[in-house]
Amino acid sequence: MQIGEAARRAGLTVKTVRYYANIGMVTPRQDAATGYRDYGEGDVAKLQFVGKARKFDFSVEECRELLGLYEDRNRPSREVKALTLKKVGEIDARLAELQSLKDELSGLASACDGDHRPDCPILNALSGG
Amino acid sequence: MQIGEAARRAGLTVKTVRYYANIGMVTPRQDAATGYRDYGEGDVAKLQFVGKARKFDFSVEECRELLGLYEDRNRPSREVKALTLKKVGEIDARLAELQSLKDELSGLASACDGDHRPDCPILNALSGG
DNA sequence: GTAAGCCTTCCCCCGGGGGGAAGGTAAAGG
DNA sequence: CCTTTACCTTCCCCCCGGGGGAAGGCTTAC
Repeated sequence: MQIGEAARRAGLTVKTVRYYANIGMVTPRQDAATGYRDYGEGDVAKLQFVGKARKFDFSVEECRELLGLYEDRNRPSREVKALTLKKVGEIDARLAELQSLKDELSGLASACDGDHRPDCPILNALSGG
Repeated sequence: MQIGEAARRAGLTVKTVRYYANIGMVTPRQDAATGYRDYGEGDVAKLQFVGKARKFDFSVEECRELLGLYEDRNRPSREVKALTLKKVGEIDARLAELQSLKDELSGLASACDGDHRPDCPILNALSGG
């Protein structure tokens, strides 16, 4: 099938699918007559797989790695689990960072009157030592 | 003072400080003789202010806005508070998103044996409908 | 004289594509 | 048969927030 239908079936944009072909992530056959990319069912499955992994916050490089494991029917599940746990750890770190950021900011916001007067603890905090 | 010392005192890199000058965020005077950027105390204060606001996850554009409020000695604190609360809301949304991502991923990871066998619920989830 | 340490502008790089131009192709409608 | 529409292709520039480094100019110190 052509790239448009493959993209629709994978829930991705044509641009994205073409990008994945360019970086060698999901490489379809090429129609000799038209020069168009020619996607098969397996390609669509891979595109869907990558689309979901991206939603799970895996980077394109990590998707490439997961895709390699996905295609290797004999890979040990250990490797997939390790990659997943690493990602969970990263998400945890980012969660902690965002949480402390939020705490500081909401502390400042609640200390600020938020009226017409110019005095503002938020700006004082940003400008002070 | 020259850009190097201004950067050191603000805790930023020279590249970053030059970038802020280029985008019109913190614009120093220019030494007529050498053509070098010439930073004053006020400029350093602004650079420090921006540096802290960036750490609080404000975008460069938001920093520009905050800086405008910071320089306006008569601004109402209301505006600063509104910007801060908007940012807190964005952080909240991102926190929820990351949390649900983490839940899904750790659920998958705990369902995966993680041994030498190829069966893996994680990959199944990524490839399945 | 020359080496070190400043400074300047200039251009390419990252991720992950989006937007759109210019040009080829195929099918359907009038 | 001609035109419109809907595909497809490659190509290049754009976003953010700078980082890396080249090429070149200026002092200052040894």
